[in-house]
Amino acid sequence: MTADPEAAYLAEYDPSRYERPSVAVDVVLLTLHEGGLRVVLHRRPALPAAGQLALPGGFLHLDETLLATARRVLAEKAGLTEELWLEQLATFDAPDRDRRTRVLSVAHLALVNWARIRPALASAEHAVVAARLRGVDDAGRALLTDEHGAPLALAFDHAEIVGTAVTRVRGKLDYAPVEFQLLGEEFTLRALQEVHETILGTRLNKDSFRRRMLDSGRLAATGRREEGVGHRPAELFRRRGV
Amino acid sequence: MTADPEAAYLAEYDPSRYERPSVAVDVVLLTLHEGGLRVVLHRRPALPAAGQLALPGGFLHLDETLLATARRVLAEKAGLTEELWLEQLATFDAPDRDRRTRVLSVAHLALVNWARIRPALASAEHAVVAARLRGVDDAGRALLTDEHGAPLALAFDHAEIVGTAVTRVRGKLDYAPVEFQLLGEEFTLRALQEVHETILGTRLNKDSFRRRMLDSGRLAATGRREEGVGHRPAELFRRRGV
DNA sequence: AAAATAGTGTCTATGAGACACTATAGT
DNA sequence: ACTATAGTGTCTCATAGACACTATTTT
Repeated sequence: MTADPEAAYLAEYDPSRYERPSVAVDVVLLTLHEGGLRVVLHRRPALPAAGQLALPGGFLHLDETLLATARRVLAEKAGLTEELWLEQLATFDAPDRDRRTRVLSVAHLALVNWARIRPALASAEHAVVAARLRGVDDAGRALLTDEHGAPLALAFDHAEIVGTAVTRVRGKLDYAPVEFQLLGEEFTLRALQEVHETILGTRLNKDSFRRRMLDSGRLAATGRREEGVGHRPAELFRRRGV
Repeated sequence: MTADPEAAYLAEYDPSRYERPSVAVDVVLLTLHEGGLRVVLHRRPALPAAGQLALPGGFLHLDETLLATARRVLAEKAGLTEELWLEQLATFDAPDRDRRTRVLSVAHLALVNWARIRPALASAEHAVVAARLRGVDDAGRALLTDEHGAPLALAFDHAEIVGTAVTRVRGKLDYAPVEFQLLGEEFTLRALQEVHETILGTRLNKDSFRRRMLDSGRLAATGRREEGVGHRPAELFRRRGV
């Protein structure tokens, strides 16, 4: 036995005396496909909200970090076992956001090159779709459509979570090199510009974009060029310094 | 009875079947005093970590939003009942960050003018201090000292939380008008510049700072001037719009 | 050769830093 | 009158947009 009051207190501490919320992790996985931003969703196979589209998500286990939960739900709900770039986004806490009980969601943001996840998405066992992201409305909710432009509704407050993710990515673009997560190893300056334009939803000036990127020191020229493009081929670049 | 499977599922849902973490809210309240950035701390009166300095914090109640919890802990732990500017910062989840049990902390950031909280801090019943913020180390932890420059240690992972808060405020400065929370209703351009310099920890160019601020449209001239300053008095401005 | 995009060079507009100069308070 | 800071005007430099022009590939 010890006379340390801190140790004695810890030994007697009973967390069940206090009310605790459930804590979930939802992942907004963004990618680029056919010139547009996409978000990976799955159709919920079970209650609650069965049959509705939702973000891959699941409850935190007590021996897991939030990032580990995020990686686990991507594997379980979307079949994605790739090592993806992931960061915490925000915690959503509206008391009525889940009808079961009080559930906080610590939303995470992930970015990935389409080619890296296409095989996993194609295997239909998880009923996963990559919905088109059409923008963010005045209330901060994402506007999503299917392949034909028909609006898609999301379960829970997931449209709000996706909206927050899009806003975050746009803001990060000019101080963090997030765009490289969406590209392959090698890319042309035009492809890099198209990534920026797609994320921002605006057109950028070609000349100053070239200068900014080349002057930034974040690009390393490979000396090789793209092939088979019907016009003068552009030089291929890699991200410099990981 | 209803045949709706969703309603039946919800009626039978038992959250206690799943393990849940405790969820706390910690508030990083920053202010400016004597030319330096300060963070409001209190000395913990009870176990765990009794006697150590910590952020005002407390457990989320299930009928509360996170912001409501943040306001409540500021009142309970620091005696601050003022209506403060508050926003969510990030959720801290290291499994060993609290020795009692798994505790997630949804940290919040608050900014306030020193004059608004000085009276509450002066009433010593909450053992509250405004520690000097000396910067952020390479690991992202805040460096704090007392009035005499002696380093202060914080309980739990609170130095990391404060470090994250400082980094966030610095980043917000050039796209959100956070600096006005730290000033009184009326202020001179010099005072505004000193707020920016204190937050950023750097010196700014006077001429271009003036131009930037006046051109930004965020300032409204009052036509009045400061008084009793021993030199030409500067014009007083207010924040425009809101 | 035509079409299409890559890539270079240069002019211009804008914003930041530097600095000189004038203005106005207290002492 | 002196000191200290407010505030204005202007020059220079760096960066972004605009545009003309050359280069290199496929068809």
